[in-house]
Amino acid sequence: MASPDGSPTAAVPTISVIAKELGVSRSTVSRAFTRPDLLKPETVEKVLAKAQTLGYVPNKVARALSTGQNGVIALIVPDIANPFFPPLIRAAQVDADRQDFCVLLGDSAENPAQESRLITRFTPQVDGLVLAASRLDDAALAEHARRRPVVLINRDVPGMPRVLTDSHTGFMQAIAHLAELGHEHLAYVGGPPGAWSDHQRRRGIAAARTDHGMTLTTFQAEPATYDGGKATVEAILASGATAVLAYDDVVAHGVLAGLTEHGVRVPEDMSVVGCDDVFAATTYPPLTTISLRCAEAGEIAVSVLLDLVAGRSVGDVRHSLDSHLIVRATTGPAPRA
Amino acid sequence: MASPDGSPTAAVPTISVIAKELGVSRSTVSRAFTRPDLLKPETVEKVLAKAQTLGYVPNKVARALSTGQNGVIALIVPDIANPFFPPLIRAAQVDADRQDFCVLLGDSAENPAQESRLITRFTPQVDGLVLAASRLDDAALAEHARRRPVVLINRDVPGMPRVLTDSHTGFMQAIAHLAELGHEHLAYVGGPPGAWSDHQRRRGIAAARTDHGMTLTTFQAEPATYDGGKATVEAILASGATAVLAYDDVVAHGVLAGLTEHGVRVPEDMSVVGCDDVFAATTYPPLTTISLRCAEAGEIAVSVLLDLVAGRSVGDVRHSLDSHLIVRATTGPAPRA
DNA sequence: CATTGTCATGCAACCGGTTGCACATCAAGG
DNA sequence: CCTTGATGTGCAACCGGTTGCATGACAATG
Repeated sequence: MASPDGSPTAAVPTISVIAKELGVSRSTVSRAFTRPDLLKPETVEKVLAKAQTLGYVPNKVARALSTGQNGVIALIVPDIANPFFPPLIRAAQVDADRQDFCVLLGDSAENPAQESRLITRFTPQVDGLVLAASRLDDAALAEHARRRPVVLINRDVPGMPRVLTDSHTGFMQAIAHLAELGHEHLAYVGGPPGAWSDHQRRRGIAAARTDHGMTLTTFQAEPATYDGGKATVEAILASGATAVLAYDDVVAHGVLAGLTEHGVRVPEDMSVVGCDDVFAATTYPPLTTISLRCAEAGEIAVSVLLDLVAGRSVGDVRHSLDSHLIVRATTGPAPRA
Repeated sequence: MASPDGSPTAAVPTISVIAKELGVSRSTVSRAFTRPDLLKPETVEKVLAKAQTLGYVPNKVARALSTGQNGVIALIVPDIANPFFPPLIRAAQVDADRQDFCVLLGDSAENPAQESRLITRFTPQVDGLVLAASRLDDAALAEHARRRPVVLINRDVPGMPRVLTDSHTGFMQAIAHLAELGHEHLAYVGGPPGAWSDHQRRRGIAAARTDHGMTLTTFQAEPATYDGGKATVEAILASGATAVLAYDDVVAHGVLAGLTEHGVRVPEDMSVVGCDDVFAATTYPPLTTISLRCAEAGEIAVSVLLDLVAGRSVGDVRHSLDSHLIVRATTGPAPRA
């Protein structure tokens, strides 16, 4: 019974309780969970049934102490509230859960020092870590990876397992799409300077637009948010661009807002393409954007990590997830100049 | 030394090693870290020095097993990707971290069975739990709370500590705002049937609109998502309402999309009000919405929980966080009929 | 019928700490 | 000089599991 102040008084059941109730030894109960093949099937069933009714669940901490396996992994992201990450986090959690692992979540606030601190704090109590869009330098990453298996998301460090959401195909398609609509002058509104994803986008766009003989002007959303995107609009209009490629959907929405404030209609006067596809299903107007399989990235990263933890994996892992353009309502024919 | 494949192999020193090297008992070493006041100062110094040279660090897992203090709390939400939760999750994580606690994250997929499973699984390895928008019934919640301190968010169970983002004030303001604009017939597009937040909104709206002598028709977004919201539009138009109050911002965006598809202009022909204020800073068009202090809810829940864990808290905790209307671009004067 | 092997289970040690209690030492008080 | 109390350490049990080894029961084999 709970005491009036809500502090718990009921004990969490342990193997000892089950063992006593059933008149078997603790080892038997333990084995019912870890090595059921060693027991008579009916014994296993008996134990599991009892565990069920008592609400017993093996204590990972205790297990960790004797086996050295914690059954916990850490996931560290730069900003939980950035809409790119929640689907990734969810997928990671669900996938880990499926393999009986728990997820410790950390938010580094885009801050390398904070990220390093979290990793150090988590390391002793986890079997491995997934670092999404890490802001640490290669050396620091390698150092942390010496203590526990580490899988990177959207960070390409040779020799470390990594999963990349590759925007290249998507941007190629986007630029082809815009070329077809008659656009000749593009603008790219870039994101965080150091980020792998921004590098990758710049390179991809630069390469693709030359294929179509288009002009490209590059801007920087500072910071890479709604407001940052909005602030670039004046410069974009001055550049004469008729189509904007944004670092991500958040920046794209900022650009949309800025354009509207300036009386520029989308898509009649200006086309806008986002990246990530994180808002499509939840906001209006439907944004033409590049879909980046971010949930899948989380899932794969966890799979790779758990393979590593179990000693199953081999070789240099570099998963590249391709992307594709999704045309919705924010792109249209280039305006007649 | 790390083995060639990068897996960590270095042996970690333990109290036993230090004890043997120093010719003292393990208890003495332990006490040098936990209760140095019980030891002769020079003994403490000797132990710490040895620990230093050996690179010893107390094993948290082992400590957790004997003390029952894990330094970990669990946070379970119905859907990590629902934009209401990420700010809450982040705030919770940051606040926990500040007090040296880690956060285990769980996603119940809006499923009571899954939620119960996660709680049971987490319970042995955490010091307490925060359950956001729990889908469990009161009895099940009470049962779980018997094992570990539990703090609820947006679930009002007397006797259990709870933090509520109260939409009442916000909806009062919204309805007053709409009344002032000349609206006489409202529509409410409701959310998940069992949810506390939906109940609360229905009651608040029903009360407020009678104060202004307005008509109210209620609809149900099934499911409570963008698509669900969009699907209600036809019925809303048939009802003759000139203003829509939505369960949350996601549903509101769905309604916006549906209205546009039907050629209904916002706000000229129809006003729309969201709830949660999770998109305002990241999407366009700026939605008139009700701001619920969701990040604060996460922060407060963690504070209360950690107070409880430390035995600091007393009494019946019921934190109600008020809300307010933020007028942006989706509400306007009622159209002349 | 004795022997051997297999199977299911129990015993007890162990993982790395914490902690109640007992014990030894020593100085102060009677 | 004996008692008392304080002080500093050690012993051993405990947290909740896991696991190598031993044991007992029983069936198959010679």
